[in-house]
Amino acid sequence: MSRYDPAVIEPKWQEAWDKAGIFHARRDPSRAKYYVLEMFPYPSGRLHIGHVRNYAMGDVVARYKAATGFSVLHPMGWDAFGMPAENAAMEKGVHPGGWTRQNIAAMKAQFAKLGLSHDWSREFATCDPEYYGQQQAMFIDFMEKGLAYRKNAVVNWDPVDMTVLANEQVIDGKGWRSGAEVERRELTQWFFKITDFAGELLEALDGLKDWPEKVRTMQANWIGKSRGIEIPFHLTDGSGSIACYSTRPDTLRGASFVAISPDHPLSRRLEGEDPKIAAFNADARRGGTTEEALETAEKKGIDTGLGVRHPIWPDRTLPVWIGNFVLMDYGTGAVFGCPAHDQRDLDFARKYGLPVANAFHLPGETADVGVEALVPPKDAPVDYVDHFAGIGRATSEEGIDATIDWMEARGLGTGQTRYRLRDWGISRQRYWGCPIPVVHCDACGVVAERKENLPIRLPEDVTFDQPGNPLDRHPTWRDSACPSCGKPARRETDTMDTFVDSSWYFARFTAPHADTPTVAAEAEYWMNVDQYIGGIEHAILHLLYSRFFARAMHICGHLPQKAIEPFNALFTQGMVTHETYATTGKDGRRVWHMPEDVIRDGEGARLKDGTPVEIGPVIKMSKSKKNVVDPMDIIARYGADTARWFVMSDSPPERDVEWTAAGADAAQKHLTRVWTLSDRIANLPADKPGAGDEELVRATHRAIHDVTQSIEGFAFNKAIAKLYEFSNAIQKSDASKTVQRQAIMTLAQLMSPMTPHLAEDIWNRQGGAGLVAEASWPRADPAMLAEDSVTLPIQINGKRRAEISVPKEMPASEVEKIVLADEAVVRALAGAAPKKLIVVPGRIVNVVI
RNA sequence: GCGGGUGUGGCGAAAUUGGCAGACGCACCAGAUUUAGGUUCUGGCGCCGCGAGGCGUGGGGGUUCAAGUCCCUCCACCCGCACCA
Repeated sequence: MSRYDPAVIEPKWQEAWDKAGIFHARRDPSRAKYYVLEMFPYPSGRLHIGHVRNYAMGDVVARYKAATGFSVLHPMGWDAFGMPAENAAMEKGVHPGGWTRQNIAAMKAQFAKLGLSHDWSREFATCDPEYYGQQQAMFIDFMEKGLAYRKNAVVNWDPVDMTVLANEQVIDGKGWRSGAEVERRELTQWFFKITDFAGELLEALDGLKDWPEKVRTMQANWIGKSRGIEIPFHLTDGSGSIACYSTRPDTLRGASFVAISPDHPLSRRLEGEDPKIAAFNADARRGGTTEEALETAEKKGIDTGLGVRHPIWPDRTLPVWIGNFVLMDYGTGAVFGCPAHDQRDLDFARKYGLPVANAFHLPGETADVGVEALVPPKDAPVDYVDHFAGIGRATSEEGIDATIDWMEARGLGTGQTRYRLRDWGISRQRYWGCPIPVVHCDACGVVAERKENLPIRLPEDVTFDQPGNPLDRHPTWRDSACPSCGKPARRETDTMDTFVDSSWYFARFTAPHADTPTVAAEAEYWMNVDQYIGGIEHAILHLLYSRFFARAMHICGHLPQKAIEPFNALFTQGMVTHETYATTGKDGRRVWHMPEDVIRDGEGARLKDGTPVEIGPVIKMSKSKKNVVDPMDIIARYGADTARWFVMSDSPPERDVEWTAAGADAAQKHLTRVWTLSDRIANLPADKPGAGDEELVRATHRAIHDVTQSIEGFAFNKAIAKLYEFSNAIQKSDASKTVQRQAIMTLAQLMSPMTPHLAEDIWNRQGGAGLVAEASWPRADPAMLAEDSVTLPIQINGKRRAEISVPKEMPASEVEKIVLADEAVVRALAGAAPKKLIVVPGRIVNVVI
C-alpha cells in the first residue's frame, strides 16, 4: 500500500515534462494557435499566493487548450525595471542589476515548484539590453512618426530625492520615500502622443466583448469624452479675449463671471503686475493635488479687476476672477460660471456676491435657485428662459445641441469634442530603467541615436550614495557624439517609465530574441493574446498603454493591423485574502501576527505561547498586516497541486478567495482520497464482476461534459465541484475493474489542468500511454448524456407536492393521465377538475386548482 | 457627486431559455472503526414547529400556472473615478 506524497511525485513529473519539452511553443500553421498570457511579475524575489492563483488559472487554460489540440503559447518573463531595485541599492549598497538578477533566479526556482506549463525558452527580462534595445529602436520610430515628443510640463518634484514622482507616489502632498513636501515644477519631459488615439481607444472598447464590463467602463471614464463648445469672451479693455470651454452653452444666460486657472497665461501675466494676485496664485499652486486636499479645499478666488463682454448680450459685462478650482490642463483653463446650474459656481457666487440667474426652470416652476443649483438629468425637459436661439421647452440635451449649432452658425464659438486623457509623460529621473535613446547637441538640438548604436546600455559603474539620478553624475556615460553633426553632445539621462516596458512584452514573446522588435511571420501567427489574465489594478494604466502601444507599433510596422487590440479576452482575477490577527502592545498599539504564529481553534485564536489573539477582518494579504502565507511553505506542507486546487476551488475566479488552513487541509484530504481511490482500483481483481457499469459510464460522460463546459466558461470553482461529484460517484461505484479504471483515468485527465502532477501519477499507475499532459481531452458521448427516464416534480398551485418518474419521450397527454391519477393530486382536487394543467416536457408539471 | 458591481443557509457558493432553491465544499451534529485521534467511514444538516404544516434568495410592490432569475421602487455594502466646467 503506497501513499500520496506530493514531495516525491511533483518533482518527478516536473522533470518528465521538462525532458519531453512539451511546453515549447512551436509555430505550426497547420493548427489553430492559442496564446494565453498571465501578467508577468515584478521580480521582488518571492512569489506570493496571489501569483499562485493568477498563474494557476492561466495554467488551467493553457493545459486545457493544449489538450484540445491548439498550438499553445504560454510564456513567462520579468517586468524587471523599477524603483525597488534602486531602493535596495540605496539601502543595502547592492547594484540594482545584480539584485534584480538574484531575485529572478530565486523566483524562477519557486516557479518551477508550481508545475506550470510555461515555455521558459521564451523568457526575457525587460532589463535585458536585448529587450530594451528594441524598445529604444521603437522609441526612435515613434519620434519619427510624431508619437514621441518633448514638451514642458508641470510635474511632481521631490526636492530631497531629486526626482520626478508619479502621482501615485505622492501621498498627502509628500514624497512617498523621502517624506519631503512635493513641489510642482515645470520641466521638459518626453511624452507619448496617446491623445491622438483618444477617440479610437474609446470607440474600440465596444468591440472588446470578452473584457470585463467594469474595465471597459473604467477606461471609458478615464478617456473622458465630452462634447462642448469653445467660446471667446472679449475683454472690455480691448486687449483680446479669453477662450472658455463649456459643455453647457445652453446655460449662457446665467453666466455671471469668468474664472481662469492660476496657471492660465493671463493669470501668470497679472502675477507680475499685482502682488496680491501673485500671492494668491502661489498659494493655490502650493495646495496639494491629493484627493483629500481637493475634497476639503475651499473654493477661493480673486477678482482680477478685468471684465469681459457676454458673447450674446455684449452690453452685459462679466468680471474675470482667478479661481483655485479651475484646472489648467483641462479645456482651455478658463470657464464661464453659471451659478444657477452648477453647484460649484453657485458656492463661489454666494461667497463673493456674484449674481445668480436661471437659464431654465423645471416645467411648471418659476422659483429662482437658492442654495442648491438646478441640475436636472440631461434627458429631462426644462423650460428655457429668454433663450437667445428661441428654445422653449426642451431637454438639456436638445438645448445644448441647438445652442452649439446656433452659436457656430454665427461665429460665436467652435463646437469641440474633448477628452480628459492626457499625453503619457514617460520621463523618469531614474537609473534603473530603459535609457531614452537621444542626445542633446548644442548645434543640432535633440537628436535621436542611430539605430546601429543601440542598445544604449546602462552603465554598470554607478553609485547610489547621493540622491538623484546616478546617470546625471556619471563621469563619462553622458559624453557622446551627435549622430547628426558628429560634435560632442550629451546623452539624455532620463529613463523611461517602467509602464513602457510592459506595454509591448506580449508582442515580444512571439519573437523574444529577434534583432527587430518583432518578426512579421511570428506576430502574424501568434497575435493576438487570446486570453490575458491579471489583476484589476491594471484596469486602466497598463491595459490602456498597451492598447496605445499596439496601435503605435502597427503604425511603425511592428505589428499587423489585427493586433491593434492585442488582448482578445481579458480576465481579472480576484485577490487571495486572509484573516488578520492582532494583539495590543504595551504602548496601546496594535501588533499584528503572522498566521503561522497563530493557533486557530473553534471561535477563538491564540499565539503559540497561549496569548489570546483578536481575529480581525478578512482582507487582502499584506505585509503590513502580516496576514500572509508563503507559497513555498504551503508547497512544502501540502504540495503544489493542493495549493492550486484550493485557490481555485472555493470562489469564482473573479471574486476574492479566502485562504484558510482548514480549506487547504480539506483540499489535500480530497487529493489524497483520489490518489488512494486510484490505488484501490489498481488493486481490484481483473475478473471482478461489474454491477452498475452503465451507471458509472454515464457518470463519466456527464463529468466530461460538465467539467469541459465549466472550464470553457472560466468557472473553475464549478469544474472542481463537478470533479468532487465524479470522484464521489467512482468511490461509491461497484462497477467492473475495466469501467472503474476508465473512470479514474478520465478523472485524472479532467483534473490534469488543475492538479497536473497528481493526474500524471494516476495516469501512469493505471498504465496510461505517454503523459497525460499530452493526451487528447476526452469527449463526452451525447448518447451517454441522454437519460431514458426523468423525474418530474408535480406542483399544485406552484408548490411542489409530489414527483413521478416517466420515460423521457412520454407524450404530454400520457403524463397528464399519470399526474391526474397521482394520490396527492387526487386528494388535492377532491373530485373537481383542475383549472389548468401545465406540462413542461422533461421539466415539471403544475396543476392549477 | 458620477460610473460599475454585489446582496442566496453558520461560512465559501451552485441553480441552461423563468420550471424541484441551496449542487459541491467548509463548519457543525450523530453513529461506526480505533488504545488514542485535529484519522477514516456512514448518516444528518435553510429557518420556525413535537407534528401536520408554514415561511424562505436584502426590503416593498408587480407580471406569470410558475420568479433567485423579468418589471417598478427602496435599502445596504464593495470597487473605480472625481474641483473635468
